[in-house]
Amino acid sequence: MADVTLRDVARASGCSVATVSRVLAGTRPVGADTARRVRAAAASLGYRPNHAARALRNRATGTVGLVLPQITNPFYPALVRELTHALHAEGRAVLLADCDDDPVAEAERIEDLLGRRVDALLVIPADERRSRDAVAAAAARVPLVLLDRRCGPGVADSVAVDNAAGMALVLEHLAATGRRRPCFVGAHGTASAAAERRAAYAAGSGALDAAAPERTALGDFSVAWGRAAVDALWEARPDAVVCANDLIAIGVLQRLQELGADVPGEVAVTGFDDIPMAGLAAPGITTVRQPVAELAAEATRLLAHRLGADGAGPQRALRLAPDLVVRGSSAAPHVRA
Amino acid sequence: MADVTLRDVARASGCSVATVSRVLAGTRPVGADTARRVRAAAASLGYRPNHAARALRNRATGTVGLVLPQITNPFYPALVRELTHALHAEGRAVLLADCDDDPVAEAERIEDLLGRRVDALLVIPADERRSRDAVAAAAARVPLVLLDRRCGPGVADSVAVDNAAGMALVLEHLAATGRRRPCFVGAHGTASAAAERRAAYAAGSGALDAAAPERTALGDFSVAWGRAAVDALWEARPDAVVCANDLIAIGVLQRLQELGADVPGEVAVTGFDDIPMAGLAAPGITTVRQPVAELAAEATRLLAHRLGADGAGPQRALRLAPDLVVRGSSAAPHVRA
DNA sequence: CTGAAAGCGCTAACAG
DNA sequence: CTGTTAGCGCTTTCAG
Repeated sequence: MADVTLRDVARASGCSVATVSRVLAGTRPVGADTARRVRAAAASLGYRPNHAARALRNRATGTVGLVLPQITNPFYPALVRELTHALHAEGRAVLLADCDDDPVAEAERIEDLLGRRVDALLVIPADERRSRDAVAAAAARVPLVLLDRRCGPGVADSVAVDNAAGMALVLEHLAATGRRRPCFVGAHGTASAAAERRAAYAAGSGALDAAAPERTALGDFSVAWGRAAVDALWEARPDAVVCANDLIAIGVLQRLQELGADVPGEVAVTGFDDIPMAGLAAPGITTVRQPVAELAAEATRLLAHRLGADGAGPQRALRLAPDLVVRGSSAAPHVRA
Repeated sequence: MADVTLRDVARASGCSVATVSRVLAGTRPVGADTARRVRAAAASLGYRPNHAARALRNRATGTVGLVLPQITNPFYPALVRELTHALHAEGRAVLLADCDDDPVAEAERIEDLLGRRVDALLVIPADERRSRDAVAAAAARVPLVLLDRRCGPGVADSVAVDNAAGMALVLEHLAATGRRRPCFVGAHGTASAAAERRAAYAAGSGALDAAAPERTALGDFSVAWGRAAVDALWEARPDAVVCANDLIAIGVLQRLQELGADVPGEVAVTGFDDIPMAGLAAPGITTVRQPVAELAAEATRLLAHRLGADGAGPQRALRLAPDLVVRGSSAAPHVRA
């Protein structure tokens, strides 16, 4: 089943390859009658354009690379879904690269994608600092948008959730439902999710209780750390545990329940991201829902802009406001009592 | 920053493009001295081969398409991770397509990938029946391996977990820990996960209790169904609820706990797949762990074989045996009593 | 409006 | 061992 080429279609429709190309690409006006003949011939032969040839000629592959730290991070599948859908809708294909949280592997994957002539790159950097060089080098060669995380200022366009706004929503909600002794279980590091959420808690929790900003424990973004943090913080008897992400919150909730604490009667627990597990815990975990579809839409819009004719312009850093999803883990204490 | 081509390297190293090509591709013997000069020139100019040109010439893009129903299905991220790693290790790139569980979208994505001249396709079909035509058509054009699910006999090579073996492990474990009144919460449909697990329960549970095969409720693979099923089955007071996947098991566990049942003291709960949430439930859910890394390795091996020189041979259907992961949800009753 | 022809960057005969 | 040459399939001047 030899592939059908433009020449075959040209022969079958009795005109030149140039004409066929013009008809099929709609590049230039073509006689209505010729056009019909060409289309008929193409259809009957089952012609399919060869993207490789097109890419060579046009210097554009219609492909974007999506580089992410770990597809198994439960927050990413939803993002990947929205991104691929948005890009497919524009006729682009997505080359996926998982880096296993390793900046070295990340640099290799980015190199490979550039070699494959992706038109643009969407990157969720693995590490705030160690991803920087590879990302900056790539951004010098193709349009690049940073997603979810950044890697230092001035590297590339970026789109992410407004972590401060999200944390503020949590604190407001806790205040409104009568909590007065919050504590925070966060993560070390300078990545935006860690640093910004930490800072927002520090800035906002003082309104509930002057000592609240100090009731903070830092570890990593894991269930195990959430469990461990409870053992450090519970003796201070907080009435709310604000967690930097949902995995931590799941660990916190589990450990509190093991210790016999009443959630939410005695203590509320909140997360961040709204991964699927957050809704499945019992009670469901109140959390900050990232606007995943919008993040994806904005990222692709930014890319499309950079790929367009007037793609110049200053670097952009976009922050999208999240929503609060209230579930059982933070139900007002008196409702339950 | 004009791209550096073979010609530039040839000029810089004082030899022909053919020679440069041979050095860089290692296709044919080349003088050691020339080779060194070429490599030096390539490095200093920052030469990067143009994959599009190569693809056009070689009629191979070094790319495989990965088509899956829903990346947000919690079992797939781990599989995608292993697949991309395995393929990257062979120097291939992965074009990802998410179909949103829609066979029509799936057919479109497959068409697009074929147009982009993927060398091969890895497909997790969305629907046993309605995916069949598109998959069969694609399989006629490029090597194609079906993963996790099949879509009718004789369509293409396939790799999947041995569902019957997994279910047998569960039943053996329940028998060994003294359970005698199991019931089954499964899913309708003819997809392998649904049908084979259902059949294996029907075949194996009779050994525990002659009436066991009849204590079966069928819905879909969701948490909501798991919850609903409990309301239908609990009055029969089974001492074990065997679920067709982990999502169902999570729903079952939640609902049982809400009804005040003691898990595992009074009733055991088991799942299938070992998605991350299974380990995070409280108690952890005993489940059948799919050999994800091996599934990915076998699938890529099969593809590599088909892409190789001697890629002919009969169609292959490979079944991999899973492991049982015992967690708290099925701890022996007397241990707890 | 249409055709002829020149490549995009690379590889593989085919000669030397 | 190395250079010359002819395309892979497509788009795009440039003529007509």
